[in-house]
Amino acid sequence: MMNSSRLGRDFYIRDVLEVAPGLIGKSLVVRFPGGSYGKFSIIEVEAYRGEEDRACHAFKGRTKRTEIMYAEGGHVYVYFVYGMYWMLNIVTSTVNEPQAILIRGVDGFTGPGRLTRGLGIDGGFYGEDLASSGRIWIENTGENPGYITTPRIGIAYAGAPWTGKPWRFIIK
DNA sequence: TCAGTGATTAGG
DNA sequence: CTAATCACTGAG
Repeated sequence: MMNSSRLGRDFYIRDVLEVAPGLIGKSLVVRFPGGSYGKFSIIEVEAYRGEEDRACHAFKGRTKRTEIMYAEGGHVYVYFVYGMYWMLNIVTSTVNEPQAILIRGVDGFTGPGRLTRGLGIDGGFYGEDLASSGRIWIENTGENPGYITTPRIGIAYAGAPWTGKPWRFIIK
């Protein structure tokens, strides 16, 4: 069976607008400090697409923080915001194509800040490779739930047309 | 509706 | 060095 198999590099090196909806219903697996593992179904994500996307952190080019977005798809981009929240993102596409997917919700934890707090994800996960890491990866579930789209949250500053792009994907 | 809280970034 | 900004949350 293909159930419970880790997603490999090929899944992540596609365009972010293909990968993001594909993550809905997949399982995020993380290793807790005690050594046990948790598995959480992904229910909400948002796509951030390249330097032209005014809402994407890479829109100004490379910085120390966004460097990982220029790496090969499958790497983890984690950043700290509002003085108290870690945001978990998955890098997609090929080298030098800065795209990422914000994981906004998993089963049991709604909201990007609450899920990282609940799963114990912080800056130490920056740069982890989902294709080979021993403490975080994503598994195929064999299920393919439907999804709906809406504009992205918290990016009003980006302006048109970016604010209105339907790049938020939520499980139906 | 709005304050909290601190890393990141551009600019002097 | 300064100061603005910020892919959020919880209280009221």
